[in-house]
Amino acid sequence: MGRMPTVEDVAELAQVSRQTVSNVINSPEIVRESTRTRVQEAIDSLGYRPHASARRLRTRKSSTIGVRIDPLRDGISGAVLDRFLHKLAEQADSRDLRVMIFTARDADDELQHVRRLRDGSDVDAFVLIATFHGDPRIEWLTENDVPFVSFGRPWGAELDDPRHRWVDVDGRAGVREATRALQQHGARRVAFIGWPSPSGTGDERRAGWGEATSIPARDRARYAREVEDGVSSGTAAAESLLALEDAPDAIVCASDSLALGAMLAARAASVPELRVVGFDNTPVAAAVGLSSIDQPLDDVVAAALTLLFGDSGNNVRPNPNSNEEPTNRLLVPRLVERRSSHLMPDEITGAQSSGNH
Amino acid sequence: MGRMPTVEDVAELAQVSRQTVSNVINSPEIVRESTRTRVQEAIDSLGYRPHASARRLRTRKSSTIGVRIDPLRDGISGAVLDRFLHKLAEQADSRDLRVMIFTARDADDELQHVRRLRDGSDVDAFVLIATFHGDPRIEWLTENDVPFVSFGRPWGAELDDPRHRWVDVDGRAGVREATRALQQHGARRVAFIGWPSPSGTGDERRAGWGEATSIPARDRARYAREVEDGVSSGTAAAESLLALEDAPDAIVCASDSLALGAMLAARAASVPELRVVGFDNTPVAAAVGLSSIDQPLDDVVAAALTLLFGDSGNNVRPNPNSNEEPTNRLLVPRLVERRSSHLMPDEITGAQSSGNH
DNA sequence: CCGAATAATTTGATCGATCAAAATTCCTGA
DNA sequence: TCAGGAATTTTGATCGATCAAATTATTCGG
Repeated sequence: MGRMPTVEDVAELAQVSRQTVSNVINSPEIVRESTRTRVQEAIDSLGYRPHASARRLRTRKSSTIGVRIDPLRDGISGAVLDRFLHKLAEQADSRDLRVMIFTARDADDELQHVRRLRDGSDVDAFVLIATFHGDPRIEWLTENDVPFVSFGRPWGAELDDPRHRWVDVDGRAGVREATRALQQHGARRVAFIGWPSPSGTGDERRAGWGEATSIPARDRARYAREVEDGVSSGTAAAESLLALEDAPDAIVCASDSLALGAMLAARAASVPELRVVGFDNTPVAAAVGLSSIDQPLDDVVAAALTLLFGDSGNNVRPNPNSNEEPTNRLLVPRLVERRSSHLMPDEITGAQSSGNH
Repeated sequence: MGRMPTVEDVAELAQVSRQTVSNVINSPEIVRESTRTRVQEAIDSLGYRPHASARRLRTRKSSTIGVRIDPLRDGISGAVLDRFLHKLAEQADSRDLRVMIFTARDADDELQHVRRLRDGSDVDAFVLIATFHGDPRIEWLTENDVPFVSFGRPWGAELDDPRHRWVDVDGRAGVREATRALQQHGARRVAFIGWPSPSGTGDERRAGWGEATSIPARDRARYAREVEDGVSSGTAAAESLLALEDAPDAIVCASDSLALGAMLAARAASVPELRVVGFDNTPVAAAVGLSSIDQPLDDVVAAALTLLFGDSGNNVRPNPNSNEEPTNRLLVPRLVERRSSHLMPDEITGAQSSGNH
């Protein structure tokens, strides 16, 4: 494999100077049309491609974003982050941004990596996924002026701190909508299975249920369960709900894992008419016909990139941003209805099983 | 945030030349000890970090590997690639390699990206995941001398072509072991649910079952099903197997999705004693107590990196490699046993439910 | 048809590191 | 004590691009 052509080679072939070649690539509008096409032809004929590192060295920007992918991935729900990552790679590409991944054992380790990648000018900005209560990363990153955006609110901290750009999905609204939908479909007692408090995300989802369920406030505790995420804990929780005197006829869950568990419990207990709704709309949910609350990941990613880089391009916007625009976005999820949230008759009559929002 | 320190700054502080600083970092053994510590102290005190792009420009290597993450991720099994990706990032890090991800619509689009990333010296080598029959990427990459390693055999092509480095897991051996284990646990008729032929991976897995099942050859077709991957098709296939006159008492599946479907079918049909084994040992399998064949991803990744970069370091080994060492590795998976593959009595007597291989 | 203003192109310097080779220092043994 | 060779350190050039400023070409009004 011979040497790759450089600007110099292109310049020579097109009978112009290196800078003009560079201009054709970076600011075509300032080059005369006739020259531009000539240079472009030279570029094409040589198969020239700018050397990424040379460019990054000179421009002092890597046009690369870093993302930590963590090992945990408990249960099915990791799939959301997975989809997020995919969308991120996709949309980054259209802005000519690269995505670099790395792993870390914990938040501190993650910060080590962040520092290394940033100091080495390997990446310009970071995307944090899954923020949590008292997340040390957020403080460190803001203090150290590392550009970043998080998918997840700053739980427990100032929501509108302009130095922290974040995007999140309004789980409360999602669960509220799901609960109402179930009730409109005829459910009389909608229960909830979620995670132990305190859990920012989990508490919000439960709050959404509390706002919409028709169960009187004083009885709500009896109809809510707090368990670790997972299929088997979902099953256990659902069993205990089904054992209640006035058993619920529908359950909204904080995750598809829990919901899948609940479905299994319903089948095992021969209560197929129990309606279940999950959260995250994972592939598994689609596969088993589980209704689920879908996070608009396309929008989440688009918003995240916009907060970091503006409407287009790949220059990191200075932080704090101009006090005009908000530095965060809260997006609304939508319920995807499938068999699991409908009455059996629906299924029998062959009603469509998805998307009729 | 002030300007980052450079070799020059460190050199000045340590009273040496830039090159010595560079040597301390890249070839410490050639620097006198006293000088080395002095320089190291300067590095530490300034928090110096070599500028990645400058280094890449000079050394003409990016120390970066590219991986395509694809959008499909049908069913649960995407989780394997997910874990693979995670391990890859982890082990790459210990060799001081970076991992860059990108997406593509199809194989051709993927090659476009590959070309762009390679020509721009963005990445040195690629990792291909999920090879398939007549995979156009393999030919293109070898023809164009792009260093790569694939997780997956060159289905339908020369296995020992030294220009193609690959790692794969012997699914046939895995399914064979699982089938035998089921029979040792007392199963009399072990059936199989897999994917439609031709599917390299799927056909191998089915062959493993064929080699081990005690069902006579002439009856085997009746006890095997070929369906698209997915929970619901697993359920359907299992139902049809359970409807057989001499219904199987155990089923080995080509994926956890199918296996999960089979478990659901068993519960629905009130045949809880049906033993099921899946493939990939996904988190879902662990969650629902499904026995599954586990791919040794740590070893897969280690082997892949070794094939590309040798035992250590991050210099791409020239291809074809010296005719001494093999350019591929076939690894053996192992069965992780959980409740789903045991007789009910086991469960009742409280036997441990996992890992007692 | 000329000179000012504008457009287009080119030149020289630079980003931050490493390579290759030269220069210096340090040892060793006669 | 000193030559010769090894060990250590320094110097000059370079990787491939873009920035900033200088130069040349073009356009336009009077």
